[in-house]
Amino acid sequence: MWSNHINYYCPMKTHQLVLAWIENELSEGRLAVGGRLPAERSLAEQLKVSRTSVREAIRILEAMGVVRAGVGSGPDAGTVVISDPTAALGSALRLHVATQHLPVADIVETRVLLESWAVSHAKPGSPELADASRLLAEMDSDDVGVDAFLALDVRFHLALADAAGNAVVSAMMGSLRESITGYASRFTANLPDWDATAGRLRAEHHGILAAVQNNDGERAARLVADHIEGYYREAGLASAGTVPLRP
Amino acid sequence: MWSNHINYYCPMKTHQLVLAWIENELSEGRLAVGGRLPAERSLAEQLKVSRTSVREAIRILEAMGVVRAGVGSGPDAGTVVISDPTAALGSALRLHVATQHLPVADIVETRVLLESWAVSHAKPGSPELADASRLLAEMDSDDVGVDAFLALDVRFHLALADAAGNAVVSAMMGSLRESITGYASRFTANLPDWDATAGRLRAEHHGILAAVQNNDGERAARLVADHIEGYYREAGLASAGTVPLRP
DNA sequence: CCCCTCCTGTGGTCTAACCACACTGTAGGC
DNA sequence: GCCTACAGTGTGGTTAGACCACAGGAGGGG
Repeated sequence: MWSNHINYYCPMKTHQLVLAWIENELSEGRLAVGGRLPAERSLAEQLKVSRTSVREAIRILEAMGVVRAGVGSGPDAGTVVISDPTAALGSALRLHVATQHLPVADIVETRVLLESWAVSHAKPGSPELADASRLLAEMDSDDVGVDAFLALDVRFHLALADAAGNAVVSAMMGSLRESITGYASRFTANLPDWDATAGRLRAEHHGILAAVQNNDGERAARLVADHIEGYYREAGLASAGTVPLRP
Repeated sequence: MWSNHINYYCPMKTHQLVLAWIENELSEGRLAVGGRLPAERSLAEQLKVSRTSVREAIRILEAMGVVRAGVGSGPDAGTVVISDPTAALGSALRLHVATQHLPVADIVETRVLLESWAVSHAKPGSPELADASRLLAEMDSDDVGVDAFLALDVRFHLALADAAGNAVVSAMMGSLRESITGYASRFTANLPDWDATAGRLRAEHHGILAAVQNNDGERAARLVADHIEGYYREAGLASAGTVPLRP
């Protein structure tokens, strides 16, 4: 690389150069969601770096949910720009939970904070609430197993969060859920009586949705906070709920 | 790679294998913050993959703020495990803001939400508040320029957020700030009278800190919301403050 | 005892090659 | 004329091997 031989001070690593170039293209609007990056080999030649460095940059973008790499040829192939902030935040949070520097209790607390804000700001007529209602109907069916119920539960809560119309809150909510998915099954294993819990959760879900649809944001926020904290408390997460939402 | 020749179904890319291995080592506690990863060449041999794939995985972890790579030898060299969730969330948010799929207004709104929660849960005697107080004193000095003032402002708000003691909220606050740092200078350029604004910001800061120290969380939350929304409104971000914190 | 030098091990970068994949156009058979 | 089979082309995925800059440590010479 020329910068190592000529420049006296070039602290930027090669792949960061590529990263900066791509980010600039995005900011300037020359690259937009749905668009395709130049091929790795072309980009390497264009930026005068090796394909290795280009690939490292693309790998980072892929991990951040900014691009999706597809082999082959045709419209779906190549590296195309997407926008999946949830993926980025989710894997980041999951990794830091693994390092045990992000307590699970803090994640739950943050989830309560974000979700109660979301329901208190949800627009009663929004299509996301219709989705939530549909999901609730599915969960009421008797033949859903534990795993299916939990999957629907996740989608229900995400639909609620989406109804507030704040993309950042939605992404953070999704990532928080994703980061503790691994703990969810452990939690349910601790439950003394799943059928009773499921029944209670169903009832609480209906109550929350009703409050949102009645435009009673304050009540919805209180219900959703109790709902989440109650669940984790029952499942044995010691510190959940020790900090009330509104002091 | 053997999986390409023998296995019929191996959708996991090679670098993800490395990623999974490292994440597992973290979860199991065999790797902890401050510890060092095996050298890239050793890890490649151990996992039966190429060094390139190991490097791609490490690059992702580096971008996520999970490790820090250092050349040379000695105690500070090698790839050591750190934990900087703010970096991960920050660059992710910044990139998605660049794709224009995360509106800046949503970021500001989320910041108001998180920060008003944080001040209403801050412990009056916490050391972070002492830091905040010190920063405030520095900002009161007459000889601070605009840039220095803004830098201190960032640290003041982060100190406030840290005082709530929730690592996730702190990390998210920091990342939100980082993701819109590029816009901050543009905002200040729009201000009609910087000296007047700075004076008002100073007064509001003191008011917020006093409320927190008096354990009046509700007042602190209201003040901080007004503080942030007022600033962005004055700087010309149209949609800031259109959604009140407490309906 | 100190300083200088060489050695070793680390990450950083590059090159060249091969693979699997999926579309695309064309040549062939019907 | 139509359809099928196949080689061609371009994409990302992976690997091996080489070289570089860097920083500490071990050894010798002063």
